[in-house]
Amino acid sequence: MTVSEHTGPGGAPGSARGRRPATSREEVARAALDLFNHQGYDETTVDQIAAAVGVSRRTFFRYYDSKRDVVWGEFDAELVRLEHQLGSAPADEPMMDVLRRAVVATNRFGAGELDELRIRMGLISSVPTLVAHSAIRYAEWCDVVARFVAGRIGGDADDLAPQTVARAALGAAIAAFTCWARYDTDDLTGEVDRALQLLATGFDEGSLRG
Amino acid sequence: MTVSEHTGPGGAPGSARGRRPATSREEVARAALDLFNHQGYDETTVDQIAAAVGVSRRTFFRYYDSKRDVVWGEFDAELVRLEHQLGSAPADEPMMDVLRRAVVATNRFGAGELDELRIRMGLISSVPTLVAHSAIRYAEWCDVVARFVAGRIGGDADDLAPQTVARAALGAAIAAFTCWARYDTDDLTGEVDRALQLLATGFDEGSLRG
DNA sequence: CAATTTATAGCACTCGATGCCAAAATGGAA
DNA sequence: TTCCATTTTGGCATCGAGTGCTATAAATTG
Repeated sequence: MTVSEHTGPGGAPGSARGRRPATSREEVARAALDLFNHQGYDETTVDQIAAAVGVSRRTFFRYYDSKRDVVWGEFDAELVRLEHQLGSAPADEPMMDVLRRAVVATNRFGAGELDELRIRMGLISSVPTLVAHSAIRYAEWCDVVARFVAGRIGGDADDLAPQTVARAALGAAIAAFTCWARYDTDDLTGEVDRALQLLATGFDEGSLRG
Repeated sequence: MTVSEHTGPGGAPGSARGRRPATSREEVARAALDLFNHQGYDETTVDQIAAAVGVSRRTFFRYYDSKRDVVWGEFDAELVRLEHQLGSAPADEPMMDVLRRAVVATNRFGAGELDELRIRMGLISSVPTLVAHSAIRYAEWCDVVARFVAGRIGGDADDLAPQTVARAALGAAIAAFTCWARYDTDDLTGEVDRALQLLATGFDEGSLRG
């Protein structure tokens, strides 16, 4: 009675040829986040993560390009969702409304995911190494928004106006996430919505005080 | 006829005791930027920079904490200027006007500095390692703005509103800088002013197209 | 059992960064 | 001049992240 079928830690029962993966991205992420959370990010070495999962150091780097990337999970997938949300909006809906709805929609998480998300965001917004690396990932997010804005107002995505809107929107979203991760408010989408609402008002002091 | 007086590459003729510094932050920065510009940032090792200035690798790290920091020059001084600009504005001037004026004012550079500044900004906005590190330095900038906003509208600098305004303003400023560094417009302050003007209008589509 | 495919382990190496200590260079005092 | 305090430098040893290369283990197919 052979196990077979390659349903190793990876899961996907697809092509079942060759040696089975010894672990999976998810398992590595769990072990790593656990270590980060208990003994700190900088104090955790890649060797420790690898050992915790039971693979070699070299194998860790086949699952994630860098130690930093572990914290970001499946961020790429979220970018795709954002791009789709922005692209499928009615053309007559105001640009900033579309943007706000899309950002809010892509940041709806189930109650089960929130705890881990808070750990991730806490790390991203507090550990210097990760704060730094966040700029790389957020730049991809910015590109998506800038292309959308350029499509709306005309011109190139690299022009001043689309870049300004995209980077400002990013700033608002990060502010919302950071505040949410730090305080105990459970309402992440609410924070995101508020931040982008403020942005769309041009930060008039009446709205800000309200 | 001894030289004495310690007017080594450092300049400051202050306390003239102990061994003279072999170089200065400015000299190191010049040599490093030159290498970065000609053979690329990642392709330049710290050993090469040190050798170009004629000091040991270990000494380089006494002038700059990291290879990345070289590109940022005297950024700390600019933060002080920004804080002062924001603090010394009349209390009845609208918040976003103060912010825009202050950011524009702290980014006025003489014609002689623009070439080097463009190299610096080009590197910061294009080399992944430096894009990443920029988040660290920009976070300090954000703190200054957030404290100013909190002072205006009340509440804590870590609250959602001040954080949102600060990070959005940062985004606008970065957009202006990046566009300026990439194109050949000589009008840096103009770009910054435009970006922050857009921000204050809430990105209404009329202004964006204009 | 052999061939093929896939994943892993391990080694060597580069590079940034840090801690530690000895040595060089300078001014001032005995 | 000689010795001392001070400051900076140089070199070494070390750590940790990340990469390229190669051999090997495990699995399916024929």
